Amino acid sequence: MLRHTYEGQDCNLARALEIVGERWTLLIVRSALLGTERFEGFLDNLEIARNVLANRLARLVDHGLMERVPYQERPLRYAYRLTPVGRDLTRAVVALMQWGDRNLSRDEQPPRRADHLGCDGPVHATLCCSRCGREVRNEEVTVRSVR
Amino acid sequence: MLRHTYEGQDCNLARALEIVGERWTLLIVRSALLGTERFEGFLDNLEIARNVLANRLARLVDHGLMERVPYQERPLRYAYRLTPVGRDLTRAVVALMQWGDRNLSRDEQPPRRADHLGCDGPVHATLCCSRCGREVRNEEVTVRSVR
DNA sequence: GCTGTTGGGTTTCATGACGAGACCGAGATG
DNA sequence: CATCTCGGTCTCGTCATGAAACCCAACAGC
Repeated sequence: MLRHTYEGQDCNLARALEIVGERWTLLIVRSALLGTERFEGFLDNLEIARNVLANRLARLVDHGLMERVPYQERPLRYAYRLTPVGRDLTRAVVALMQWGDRNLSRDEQPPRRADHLGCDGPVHATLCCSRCGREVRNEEVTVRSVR
Repeated sequence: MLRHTYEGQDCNLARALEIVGERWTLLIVRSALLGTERFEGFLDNLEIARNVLANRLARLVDHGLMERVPYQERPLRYAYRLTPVGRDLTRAVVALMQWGDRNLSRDEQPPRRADHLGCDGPVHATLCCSRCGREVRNEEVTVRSVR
């Protein structure tokens, strides 16, 4: 939980970051996108403290990005699965990951890729103009306040 | 500065988050995309503490996302401008902001929009398949480890 | 020449989130 | 009956954060 909220902002980036901007949260989402479902699973592939993981998962469930479903009774055990809201972060996660690929990578081959199911081609994050339908480069975009 | 790095991860999302995942950093980038350039400017439109802002700007400059350029001598004053590396975060910022628009917004009209310069249509973040060229929905994408 | 203001910071200090590691409890396994 | 697995909670030290005070150089006004 963040100490001070961004609530004065009237900005959905700020609101998004209140949930997803905490340390570890986006890595948990990425792990879930890769298929991890269980508490110990997340512990194994992120080097996160157990208490922090418990806290983040609870917050993700509270905000509706994940759901906690029993995957067995006796002993009762839970899996954490992304909801459609959580899965909707794919664009943002891929965009950020590929920014890292382009600008921070030490080696040529990025360690993780997003692929198109079926066609199996590599997927990349882009900006697209809803009017003219074209792919838009960074320099061709402005961010504006509407209000 | 984060206390514990994500370095065991071999993941460019993790590396990206070490720079851009700190509290405030992405909001500073958004503010810069909206045109803010000066220290007092960032102070005005984010409710951030001065020391934290100084720290974040220094880190952004260190990592090459922003540059500190004098905009006047006598008295010497500096502006902070996004470099191409910083501007390359546009995709990710827009993706996250629009995730917020879709999933967290209280009102219909999102407070900020990305627009296509020239054509002036609204821009949205998408995933695009490099092979078949089509726009890819969230459910049609898998993230995979290559190594 | 004194006072105040503007811009861009640094210093000081408290507080609370984070991280490590121990502990816990229910059921399975040997 | 002891031990292991899974999914947590508890305790405690430490460090990043946030608020506020302070600093300094260059003016501007009187």
